[in-house]
Amino acid sequence: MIALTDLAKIMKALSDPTRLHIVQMLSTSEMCACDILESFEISQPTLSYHMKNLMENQIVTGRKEGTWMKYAINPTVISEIIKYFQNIDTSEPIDIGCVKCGGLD
Amino acid sequence: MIALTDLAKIMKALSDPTRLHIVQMLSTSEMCACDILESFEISQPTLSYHMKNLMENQIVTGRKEGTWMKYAINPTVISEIIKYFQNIDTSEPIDIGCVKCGGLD
DNA sequence: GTTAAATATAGATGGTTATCAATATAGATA
DNA sequence: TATCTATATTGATAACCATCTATATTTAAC
Repeated sequence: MIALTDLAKIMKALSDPTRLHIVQMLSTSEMCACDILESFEISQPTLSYHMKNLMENQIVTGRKEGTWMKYAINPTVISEIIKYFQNIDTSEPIDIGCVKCGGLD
Repeated sequence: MIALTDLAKIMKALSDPTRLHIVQMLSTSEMCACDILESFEISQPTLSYHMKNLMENQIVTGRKEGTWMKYAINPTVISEIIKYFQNIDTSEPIDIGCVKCGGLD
């Protein structure tokens, strides 16, 4: 199971609307930076900053092809996210009680 | 399907390690603020700030019971998160091409 | 080797966030 | 009513983040 601190970093990476949108775009195909850039109203350095962030958090992979940078989703991380939340979703409630205010009631 | 901007806000709420930990704790049972507080090295106002954030983003629900505040997970949001990432995970790659740099490879 | 194109890095900046101490509010009980 | 307990709000602050412009790097083509 992925560590909580790692997942928090991944969540932070995905908390920016631009980055989340990029991930969604990459879910259907590998894309080069120049094509991604055209979908947004941001500068080239800003996109580069976002892609670096996504790569540092293992959310996307990048490979150089000539002068182009081709980005793709890392499906492993997406699976880890799904697994983590499935685990939360299926956790059976346990009445662990409360020192001061009693159990679940 | 949940809107991208809404999901980004939820991701942001879950990007803080403390809040993510709280969500994990709540996955097994409803808890009062005082009990949650004991698990962390943060002040009471800071916890209150985090719980407000989680509630505003529909990630947890809160109900007052006397002076205590009892928090619980909102399973609907967790399901939405899972659904969103499952959709990304299962997206079939399509060669949409690239104006400047050609197809997928 | 110069030039052009794609991407990355550096530096600056306004906005946001997590945190705390201090205080306020609300509810229970003596 | 006075007081204690649990939680919320306020105000301040240091750290972080997304963005830009300007510049550097890398690669291909001429």
